[in-house]
Amino acid sequence: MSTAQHLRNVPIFSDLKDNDLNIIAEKMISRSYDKGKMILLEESQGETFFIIKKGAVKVTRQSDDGREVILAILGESDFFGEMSLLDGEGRSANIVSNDDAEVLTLSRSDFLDCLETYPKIAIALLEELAIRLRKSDQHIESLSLSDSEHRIAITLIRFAQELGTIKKGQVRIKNLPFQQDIANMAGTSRETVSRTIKLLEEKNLVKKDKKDLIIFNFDEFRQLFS
Amino acid sequence: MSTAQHLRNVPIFSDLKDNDLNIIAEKMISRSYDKGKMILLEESQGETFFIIKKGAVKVTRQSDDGREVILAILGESDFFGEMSLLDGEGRSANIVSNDDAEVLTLSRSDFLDCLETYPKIAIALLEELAIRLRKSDQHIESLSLSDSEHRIAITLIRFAQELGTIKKGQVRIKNLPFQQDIANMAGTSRETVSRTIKLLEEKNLVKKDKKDLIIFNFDEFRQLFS
DNA sequence: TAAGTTTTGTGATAATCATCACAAATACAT
DNA sequence: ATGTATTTGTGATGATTATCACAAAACTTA
Repeated sequence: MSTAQHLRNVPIFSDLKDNDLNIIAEKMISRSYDKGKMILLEESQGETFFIIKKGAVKVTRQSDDGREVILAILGESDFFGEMSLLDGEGRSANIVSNDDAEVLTLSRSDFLDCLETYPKIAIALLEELAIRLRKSDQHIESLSLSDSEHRIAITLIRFAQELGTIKKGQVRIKNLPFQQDIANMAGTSRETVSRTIKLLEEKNLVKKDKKDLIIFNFDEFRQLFS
Repeated sequence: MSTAQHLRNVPIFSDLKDNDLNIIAEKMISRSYDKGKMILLEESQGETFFIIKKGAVKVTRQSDDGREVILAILGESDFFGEMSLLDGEGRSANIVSNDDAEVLTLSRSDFLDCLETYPKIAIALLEELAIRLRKSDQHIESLSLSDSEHRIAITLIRFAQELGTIKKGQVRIKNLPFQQDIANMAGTSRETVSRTIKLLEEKNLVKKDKKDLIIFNFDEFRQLFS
C-alpha cells in the first residue's frame, strides 16, 4: 500500500483531496522498530510527528524509581508526537514499540506547515485531541474512585474498544497484553490483576482463550463497571 | 473593561488584530453565576464555548454513588466547553462556579466559524489542548504511582502553579480550597488530607496562614514530590 | 526435547488508607 | 452576640491491596 493510501485511513487526513494527500505523503519517511525498542525518549526534544502504519506502541511515563505508568496503547492509524510540536515543551512520555512496528514520520516544520495550509487538518486534530482529553478524564475518574476490580475492568474495556473484535455481543480482545502492562494502566499490581481476572472468570463475565480474552456480554460488562 | 480587552488576555485570542478581536467580542454574551451554581451539566448537549471573565470554576465528574472527582479548577482567562463543540460528543464533565463567577459565551456556530476564519486561533487552541493533555498525563501518573502524601503534595503544587503568588522562593496559595476538594482532586479522603497537611507542617515544608497555605521553598518542595 | 527465560498463579503478611464517630474550630446569619 | 451550619482535627478499626516469596505454566531457543 502506498503512503498516501495509508494516510487515507488516518482520521486527521481523511478529509483531504487526493492531490494534497500525495503532497504530504511525499514528505513522510517510513521507519521500522523491533519489538520493545524505544521510539521516543522522555527527555529528548520533540521534533517529529509519527503515524503508526503497522503494529502498536505503548505510551508510558517512568518514575524515578523505575516504575512505569502506561497512559495508552496506540495501534494502526493512530498518531503521536504532536504534543511537543504544538506546545514547544519537551517530550512528556516515552513511546515503546509493543510489537514490531512501522511508522511514518513528518518533520516539525512540515507538520506545522500542514496545519497552516490545511485548516481542516487543524480542526480534525482538535477533534482528536478533544477525544483524547475525554479519555484521560475518564482514566482519572477511574483511578480516583474505583477499587482495583473496577479499575482493571475499565482497563479491559479500554482494550476491548481499541483492540477488540465484536461478534454477537461478545468481544474478543486479541492478544491481551501482559498482566504487568494491564497493572501499569490500571494503577495496581501485577498480582492483583492475576487474582482479579480469575475473579471475573468465576463470575462468568470473561473467559481466557489462549492469548485472548473474551468478554461474554460487553454491554452488561460496561454497565457493571462504568 | 470591554469584552475585547478581556479577550486580549486569553491566550488563544491574543494573536489577533484589534479589529478581528472586536468582531468576535460582539458575538459574545456575558453571564454571571452565583457561587456553587451549576454552569454546565454532565448530560446536556454541548452548545456553547465559555471564557472565564471573573472568578473560578470546578471541572468535575460525578460517579453514580455521588462521589465527585475534580479534574481541574479553572480561573480567570481560562476557557471551557470546547470539547463537545469539537468532537460532537455530549458533555463529559460538570462545571460548577467556585466563587461568584462571570463568563463570556460564544455559540457553537460562532465558535466553529472562528476556527475556520482564523487558523491562528485553531493552532493556539491546539497548543492549549496539548498543555491540558500534558497535565492530565501527569495527573494520571500521580494517581497511579504515588501514595497519598505524594498525591496531595502534587495537588498542592498544581494549586500553587494556577493560583499561587511567588515571593522570594515562597509560594502563597491564596484561599486554599476546602480539604474535601483537595481530596477529590488527589483521589483520597478528606481526613487523609487533614492529616497529611499537618504532617507537611511538622516537616516544616508548609505553613497555614488563615485561609492561605504557604509553601516555604517551592523548588525544594517540587523536587521532593515530583 | 531440554534448558533457560518470561509470564502467571497463589498464599502469607504487613502497610496504607478509607471509613466511622465525634469533638473542636471556624464561618455565617439573624 | 448567639445559635446554626460548615469545615477541620483526630482516634480507633477494618478492608483493601501492595509486597514478598515461591511454584507452576507457557513460551523461546538451542
